[in-house]
Amino acid sequence: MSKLNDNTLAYVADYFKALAEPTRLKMLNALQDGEKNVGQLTEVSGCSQANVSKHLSLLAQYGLVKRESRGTSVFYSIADPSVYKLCELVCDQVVNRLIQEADVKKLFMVG
Amino acid sequence: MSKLNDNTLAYVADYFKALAEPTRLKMLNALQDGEKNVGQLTEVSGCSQANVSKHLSLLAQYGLVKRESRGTSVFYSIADPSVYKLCELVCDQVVNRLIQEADVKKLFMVG
DNA sequence: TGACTATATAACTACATAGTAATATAGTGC
DNA sequence: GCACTATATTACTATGTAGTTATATAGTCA
Repeated sequence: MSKLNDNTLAYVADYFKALAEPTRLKMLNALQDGEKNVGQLTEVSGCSQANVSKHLSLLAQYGLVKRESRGTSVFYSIADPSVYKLCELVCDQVVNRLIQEADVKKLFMVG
Repeated sequence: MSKLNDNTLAYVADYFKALAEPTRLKMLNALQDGEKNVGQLTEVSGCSQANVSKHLSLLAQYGLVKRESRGTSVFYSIADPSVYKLCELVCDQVVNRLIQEADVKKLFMVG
C-alpha cells in the first residue's frame, strides 16, 4: 500500500464509500444467497423503489454488483464474492471492539 | 454476515466510512512504518493541522488508531494491523477493475 | 395500439462532513 | 508567573448524498 498515489487512494476511498452505507450493506447481504431483482431487494431493504434503484446503480458503478435484465425485471448479483471477506474482517473488528468496551464497562461496574 | 441486525450493520458501515476518505487512508498508510505525531502526519498528509486533528480523532473514535501523548506531542499508531488486509483486498479489487477497463478500452481501440 | 408492471431518473429537501480560520488547551522551560 | 510549542476545538462554509415524490422509460400481454 505504500506506493499508492493520490489517484489510487481516491479509488480505494470510493470503494470503501460504496460499502459505508447500512442500506447498501443490507442489499449486499441479501445477495449472498444468489441474484435478486429490484423488487425483491426493495422488499428486503425496506426502502422505496427509487432509493433502492439509486443504491444499486452506485454499487454497479463501483463494480460491486452485476446487472442483468430479463423480461421486465432487472436482476442484480455480486460481482466479486471477495467483498464478503471485507465484511467479515470488519465484523470481527467491530465485534472485538464491542467486547472490549463491554469488558471495560464491567470493570468499572465492579470497581 | 447473514445474521447481522440493523444496529451491527450501522457499526460496520461506520467502520467503512472511516476508511472512505483519501486523507485518512493516506494517514493510515503513513502509520504503516510505526507511530507518528500530529506534526508528522500533518506534513505527510499535506492538510492543515486542524483538519488532521479532526481526522485523527475520528479514526481513534472508530478504534482504528491508538493515541498516546508524550511531552507536548501526541503520537498515533495503528490499533489493529488487520486494517491493512482490508486495504489490500480493496486495492486488488480496484486494480483488477482498472485492468479490466483497460482491456475493454484496448478491445475497442483495436476493433 | 393501449393497459399494466418493473425499473430508472429528475428535482428537490435535509443532513452529514471535509476543509478553513481563529481560538482554546496543555505541556515545557525560562 | 510568562513565552513558546503542539494539539484540540469551535464556528463557519461548501459540497456530497440519502431519501422522497413525481415522472419517464421499457418490456409484456391483451
